[in-house]
Amino acid sequence: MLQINYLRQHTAIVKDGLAKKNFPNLALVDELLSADEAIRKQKITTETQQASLNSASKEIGLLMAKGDKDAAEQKRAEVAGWKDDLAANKLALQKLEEDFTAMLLQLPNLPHSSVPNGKTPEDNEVVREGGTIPELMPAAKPHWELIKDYDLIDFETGAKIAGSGFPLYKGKGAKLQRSLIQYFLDYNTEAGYTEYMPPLMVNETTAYGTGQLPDKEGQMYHITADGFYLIPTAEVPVTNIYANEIVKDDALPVKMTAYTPCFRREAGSFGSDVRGLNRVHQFDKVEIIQLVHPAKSYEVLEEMVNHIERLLQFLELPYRILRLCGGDMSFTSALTYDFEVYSAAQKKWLEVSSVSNFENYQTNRMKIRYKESDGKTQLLHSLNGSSLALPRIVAALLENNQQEEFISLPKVLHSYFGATMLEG
RNA sequence: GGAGAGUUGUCCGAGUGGUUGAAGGAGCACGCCUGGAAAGUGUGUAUAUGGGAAACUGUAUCGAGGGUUCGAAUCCCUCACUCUCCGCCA
Repeated sequence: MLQINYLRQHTAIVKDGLAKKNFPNLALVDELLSADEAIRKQKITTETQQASLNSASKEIGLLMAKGDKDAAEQKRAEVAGWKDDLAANKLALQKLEEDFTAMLLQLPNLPHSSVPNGKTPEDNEVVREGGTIPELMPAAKPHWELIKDYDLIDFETGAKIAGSGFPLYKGKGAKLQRSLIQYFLDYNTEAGYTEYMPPLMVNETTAYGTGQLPDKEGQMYHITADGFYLIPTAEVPVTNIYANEIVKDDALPVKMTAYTPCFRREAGSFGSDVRGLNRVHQFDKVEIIQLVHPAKSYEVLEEMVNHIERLLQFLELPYRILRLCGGDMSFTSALTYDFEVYSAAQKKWLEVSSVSNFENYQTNRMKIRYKESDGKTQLLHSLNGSSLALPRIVAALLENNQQEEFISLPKVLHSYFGATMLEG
């Protein structure tokens, strides 16, 4: 969440930023500022009262120690009357603070200056493209047909076991998943990321920390009996590893990677883009996450973009990198690059990775800090990116590499998969 | 699931109602000592937030949240977590 000090000092910048993100309720900023004012006033009243109560209590203690019972008794009688008033003030303060926090949580992160103006995906800016779009044979098929032909995934049985959108990977289809996960993790750890295997369920506090709560409950599966949420991405448990910590200098930058299944309800999504692997409720993803010094976060963002770009090059997939416009960015992000690969049989671009700098929006919620050389504690910046989400990568690999009798695989996967191609 | 024991600062650890934000030790930082280092020795060393130009100072925090009290790390309640034993189990 945003920091109130920043709102106080840079009100105009905040409003401009919110406008760029198409935030509709700019008046909220002024409401917040006056609520903040009211809190501080109330605090002074309440704490002054508390201070006199505290010092009176101390006096009573001293009188008792001296054995002056009468004086202590007299003081106690005097002080007892203060309590109701103080309690009322405390309650009022608490209410003010709760309302304030609820409002502050409604404000999204501010966009970086390089974020393009715009409202819809059409306004995103193509930063660069790479790879070559293959010329497919006339009889080329979309991946959901190839999946059937080569018996890689059984969607029907997955639906029988759980529901639609829960793929049942099978045989070489399952092995391909495992090979990709293994390759991605190796690629990340070689670049200095530490591998984690986190819990796949998180509690409410953790979901709140990365910004899934409040507000996005509907997108996560909720285990109501125990109060857990199934993770929608490894970002949630892994970023929270450092929640409420002051990270030591020599631990920076923190570079973490994790493979996890991701669970998404995708409530309300419909239409043609849900076919095959394009949109599912459970999918595999390898994530990279960094916690870095604020001065370095944009440099690190570029480094992460390059890291993922190389991965797509190794996979020999045609890709493009987009800088998302203000209206298409996520609530918590300050700058996001999306990676899309071209799925040659569907003839469309599929999002396979999203790399974002959250600056201190997440770390402010989680209180992930470091100590400045002058001894002051400051918030770190958090970043993350998918490297990569599997389903659409698989879709593109299958479609783009299909031949009459087989589907070839990129060289990097040969040793992991134990073969150079998929055969029917 | 049942029974019991715990949770205190960076770490260890004392503390069962009154100057306790918290003894003592370790660690760390700075200084003294030393040719240099070690040892020794002195000082300092939590977080958040309000007020203040600053010096400084108020408030809160001893797993979390409530309660009793003039006053709670200490008493009561609820919850979470850790450990031990039993049960169940991959």
